[in-house]
Amino acid sequence: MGRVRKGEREWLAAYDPRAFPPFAVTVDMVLLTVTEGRFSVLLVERDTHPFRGFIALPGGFVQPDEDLDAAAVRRLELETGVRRSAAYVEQLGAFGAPSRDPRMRVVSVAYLVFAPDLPAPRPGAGARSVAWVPVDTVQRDRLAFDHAHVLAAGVERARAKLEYTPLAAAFCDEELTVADLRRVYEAVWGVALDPRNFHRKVTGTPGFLDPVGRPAPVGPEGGRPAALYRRGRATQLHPAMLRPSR
Amino acid sequence: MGRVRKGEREWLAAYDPRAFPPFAVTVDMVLLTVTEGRFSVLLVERDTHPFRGFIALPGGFVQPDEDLDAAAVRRLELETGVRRSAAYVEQLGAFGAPSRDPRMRVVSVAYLVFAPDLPAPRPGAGARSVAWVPVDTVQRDRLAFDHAHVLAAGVERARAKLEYTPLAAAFCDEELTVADLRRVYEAVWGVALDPRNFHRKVTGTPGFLDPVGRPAPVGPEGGRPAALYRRGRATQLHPAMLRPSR
DNA sequence: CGAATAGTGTCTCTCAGACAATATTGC
DNA sequence: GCAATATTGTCTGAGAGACACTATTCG
Repeated sequence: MGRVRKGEREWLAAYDPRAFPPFAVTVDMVLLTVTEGRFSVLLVERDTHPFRGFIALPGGFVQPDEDLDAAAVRRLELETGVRRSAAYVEQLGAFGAPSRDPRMRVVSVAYLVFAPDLPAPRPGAGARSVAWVPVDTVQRDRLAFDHAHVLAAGVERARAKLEYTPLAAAFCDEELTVADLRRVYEAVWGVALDPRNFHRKVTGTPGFLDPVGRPAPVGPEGGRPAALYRRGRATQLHPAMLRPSR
Repeated sequence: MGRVRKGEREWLAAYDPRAFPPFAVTVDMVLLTVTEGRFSVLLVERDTHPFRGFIALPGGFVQPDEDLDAAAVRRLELETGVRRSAAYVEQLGAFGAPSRDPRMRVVSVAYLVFAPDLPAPRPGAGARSVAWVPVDTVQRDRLAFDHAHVLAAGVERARAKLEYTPLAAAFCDEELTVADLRRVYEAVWGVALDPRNFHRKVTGTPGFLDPVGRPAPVGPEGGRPAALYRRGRATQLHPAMLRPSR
């Protein structure tokens, strides 16, 4: 495990790890995207006990020498094929009520992931099926463990993050239009935004979007082609993007 | 541990918990206050291995049937005598690098606590001494484990929380003046704020402060007595309190 | 041309920051 | 009165929301 400092070797030799109460540690992923205009979460149907037949957030046990973040990224790539670089990943928090897993004492470290629109992934080990489910249609009483609670925390955190960070672009492809970005805000917040004020706001906030200098192909509805942008280098939005009705 | 649903009893009987990699789980507290005008954190000097003689955040192992939040509150009351109701407590996150503890694999769940100005607490078990240390004078290379990292995350979270929540009042006594609150912002953010604009802002934000209708005793410097307030019921600030120079 | 989408300009209102002026205390 | 702190008022500039208007595409 860790580095041992001078003078501690003898003491460590006499140390018994079993003196500490044993826990299992898992990572669970709140993996969010916007697909077909819906703010959606990746859910699996469990094929093994406990909670067999229930739906759940993808996740699994952390290995003995594996960093928590690394375990999350490994699961992400394993279950969805999403590479870390193509998504935004941050820790959501630890969930560790004593009764959350019937098997034994488990602490789950939840991760929040923003991914661009992807083809539906194929089921991995322990899962019967896997699908993107719009967050407002999730049947909370069919969720395994305390995943309804974890999901609610992730959704609320995501909504708040869009206010003061430029992370909405993490739901889009590398090259995006202002309308792409606006549709992310509208899906995540569940509101309609004025396209004109939105345009002025995001193009006027330094570091939010960098122009590519090339127009996007015209969409199925026709209309003037939109300019393409890439994510800027800002990490915070100043001033913040305000969520209506608060 | 958890509730067992119908049809899972037989399967559980055959289940072997040792199949999962064992972890220890601890809670560590980033316990913050404002004392003598300084934004300060509670640190202990360790009297036991590992990191004997180093300074550390107060914390300890989570018991087998103890909820994470309950473990944090227990430690809080044990080490400082602060009651949960007198302080604000929220989870900061999980820290679990494989090398963070030389004894074994440990995941620490860190908690952030805002406490009002208190008399210096007495040392508890495993600690040689305990003291409030101004956060800008902490010697980071003398901190045990990854506590420099945890502390930095807590301090940054605290600074951000003051922007969009009324939690600055959690650093004050139950009855406080506008100047008390301003001194909290000034200490935590390390800036000087205009007393006049600050007054207009906090008294004009609904739910931030409720007037008590009684003046505070006059301070040592004289001057007009300030009105007393209590914390309002708002949980978010709209519009936010803006940190200067961003 | 009309329909649809993209993007700009203008007006108003709110609010933050600067700072003058007034109010209330102790000495 | 004088010093110190509290509280109110006034001005200005930035920015959000409402919405008219112009630009560019397809059919």
